[in-house]
Amino acid sequence: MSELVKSMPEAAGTRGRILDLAVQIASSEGLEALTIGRLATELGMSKSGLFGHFGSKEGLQLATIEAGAGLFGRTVIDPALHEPSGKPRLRKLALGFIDYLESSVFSGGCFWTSVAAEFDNREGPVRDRIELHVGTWLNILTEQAKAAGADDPRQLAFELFSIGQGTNMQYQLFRDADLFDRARETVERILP
Amino acid sequence: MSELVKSMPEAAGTRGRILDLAVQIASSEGLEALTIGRLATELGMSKSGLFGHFGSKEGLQLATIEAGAGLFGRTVIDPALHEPSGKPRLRKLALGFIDYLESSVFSGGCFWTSVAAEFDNREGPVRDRIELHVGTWLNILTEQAKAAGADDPRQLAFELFSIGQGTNMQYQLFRDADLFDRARETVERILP
DNA sequence: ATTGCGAACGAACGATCGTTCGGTAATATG
DNA sequence: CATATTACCGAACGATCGTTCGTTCGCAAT
Repeated sequence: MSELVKSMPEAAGTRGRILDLAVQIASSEGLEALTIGRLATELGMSKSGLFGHFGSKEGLQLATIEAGAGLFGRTVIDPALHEPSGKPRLRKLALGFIDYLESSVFSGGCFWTSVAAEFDNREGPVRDRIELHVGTWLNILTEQAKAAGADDPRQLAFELFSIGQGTNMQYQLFRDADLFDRARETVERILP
Repeated sequence: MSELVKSMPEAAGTRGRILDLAVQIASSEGLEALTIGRLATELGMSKSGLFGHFGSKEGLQLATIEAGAGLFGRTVIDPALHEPSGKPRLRKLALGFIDYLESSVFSGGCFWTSVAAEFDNREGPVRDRIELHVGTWLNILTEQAKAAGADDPRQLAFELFSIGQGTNMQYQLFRDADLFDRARETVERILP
């Protein structure tokens, strides 16, 4: 791992504690396995007390997505903003993503992979938020690929994005730590 | 799409009809959304009648995975076996996978992506079967990369696998058909 | 001191989950 | 013809789901 990443969870308060757990469950078992009763039990509180913080199951799912987006942003994107725009920042984004997978910020691997696979064929606000956040990640990659002078920025972003997805799926299934170095090798090779 | 792919579903019989639907639901909403009551309703039969074919929910999930594996094999792997081992077969495998995504053999995109994301952090026979089938796919890619004379066959397989995963996730979320050509472009570039 | 409010609780609801059971009709086997 | 097997059904089960309700507690403002 190229650098120690501080991944502070959610802010304080009961709601924050709920979402810290929710985000881990969602990443490893999905947003439907994220049950109100289960959350309440594991946190030692009542279903109705927990429910009140979100108003509905969908409200809980949306809040979990925003919490996941916050943690992803603080872990992967924010550190890259300290690098100058262009190739250094793009490199930091791509390698930071691999570090994010390797350091298991989410116990279930990439948060977005889990929730997107579950909701990409449904409709409604949950799917919309997922699309927006993943779209933002992809847009940042594309912008920085452009700033880095890539011939086809969108193509480069596509490939960097894909390396991340492939690494995540293979690691989650096979637990082969060599994958992270393979991923870094590919990233270094395709950077402009 | 480089070729018309015949993707004959399951064999005849009630069990086959069940699994044809099960496989589509699993690919687009996951193996837990694959409910016995829902399947029975959509197929116009009773829960208990349907249940009898599989003995348990886990039995249904395992049967669905085998049915998905069969369809994947017939769609992606079998056609490539007509190409000579080495680069031609590897190329056919990689491009065939992209065709498989583009032609929506599974309504929810790549069958393995969906079920792996859902179960890769659990334990038990369902997870084991998924790992085995995806591992087989990866091994075939690695063997053919070796036969094609790649410097690092495992690395090439890793990259081809990743392109497929990235294409699937981006297409499922953004429905941008350009992605398939981007994927083919990358495949042609990294083949040895 | 009183009021108001947010947080949390326990109990209950209707719905759905996976599963079991007993029965019926059709088919195959002897 | 008798028998066993298979395919399917309807009814019911306990558990869990998301959700609603009324209540209680503690704290802050008036």
